[in-house]
Amino acid sequence: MKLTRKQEIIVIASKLFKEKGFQAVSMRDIAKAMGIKASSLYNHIQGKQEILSTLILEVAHEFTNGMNAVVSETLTPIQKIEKIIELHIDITVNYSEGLAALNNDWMHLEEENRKSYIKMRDDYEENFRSIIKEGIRDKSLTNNHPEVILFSILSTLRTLYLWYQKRGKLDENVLKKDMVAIMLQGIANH
Amino acid sequence: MKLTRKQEIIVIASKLFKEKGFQAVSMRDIAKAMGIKASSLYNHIQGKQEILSTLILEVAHEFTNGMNAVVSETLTPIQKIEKIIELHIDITVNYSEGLAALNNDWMHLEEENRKSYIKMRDDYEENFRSIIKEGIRDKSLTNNHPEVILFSILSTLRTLYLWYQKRGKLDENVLKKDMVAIMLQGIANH
DNA sequence: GTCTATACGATGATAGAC
DNA sequence: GTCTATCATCGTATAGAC
Repeated sequence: MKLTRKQEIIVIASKLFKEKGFQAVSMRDIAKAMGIKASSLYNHIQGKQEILSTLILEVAHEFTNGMNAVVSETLTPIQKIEKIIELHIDITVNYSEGLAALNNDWMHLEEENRKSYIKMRDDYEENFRSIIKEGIRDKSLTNNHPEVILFSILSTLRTLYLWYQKRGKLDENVLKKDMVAIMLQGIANH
Repeated sequence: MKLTRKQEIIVIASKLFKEKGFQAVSMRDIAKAMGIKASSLYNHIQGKQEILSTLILEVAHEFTNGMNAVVSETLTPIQKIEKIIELHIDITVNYSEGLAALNNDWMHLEEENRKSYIKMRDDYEENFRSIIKEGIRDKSLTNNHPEVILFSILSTLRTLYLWYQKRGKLDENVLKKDMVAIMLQGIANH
């Protein structure tokens, strides 16, 4: 699994982006972290934008593909939601830095890439919304406002990356089990 | 309620920060949005840092004061959690832009202010954590990992500002009711 | 693949006129 | 309170030597 020089740059840059944000990291910062000069970076990448778009679009495609897989399966709404929670946890574990860029720096993508990111995000949310509405209709989900349900789950899943590293000792499977339980059953004892 | 020139600057800057992030907004951008030149800003504020720290520390103090009030009351853990949810919704409604800066740009605070922000955030989380542990002990809360409970609730509450504006038609009280219900009882029908 | 040198626009901030 | 003029620095990026 040897990384190309280009991949190395993207890995290192993504860690800096996660810490300080895309705009606060200069090409000189990235170069310094790699032990080379800024001008040398341009032998491997076209520019700073390419790093950002590569990072974000890779993760966005993971979400899109994962959601498409969930939608095409024959499952109850609750089973679909469990699959989506798993999808987010998997992506958090495997693409933590890309996820940070996607969440915080998507607005710094250039026109074309920003448009396709927004399209993917909107489609993703629309699929999720449909699953929730289906669950409310067949009474497997509570009759709360669908948008509030969607937002509550999605906001937790989307910011998991902020928190997963810190308490990294926690086993991935314990996390899955607890998160599914909390979102579906809540935190109050009945 | 006439704003001082300084307050005007902070209000306008905070909107730009929310859209693009602190680092992506220049003093010239802020000045242009106010219809003056960048140099004129310095008659009212010391610099860009002052805008950021004013914004963030104001909101941080709101959280600290609100949490202190909750902790000092004699309430069950569940009642305390309900109060905290209300606190976040109130702050979201009244300090949407400051909240965005606090969430996304706290790392761009200078040394001293960053330290006091982090201290306030850590204290806040520690208070919340204690309430959750108390609830697990007295069996009013489910026996899930306290950190997972803390994170799940907090991540939803912290990113509410992203979502509240978009679907702004939603009444504040409906939102409170639904969010309390979803977090406490979950989204699955029992 | 990396370097040095350099272009050149944008940035935060200040001095001093009005 | 706002302006013009200016500064030093840093930003992304390119050209060409090694």
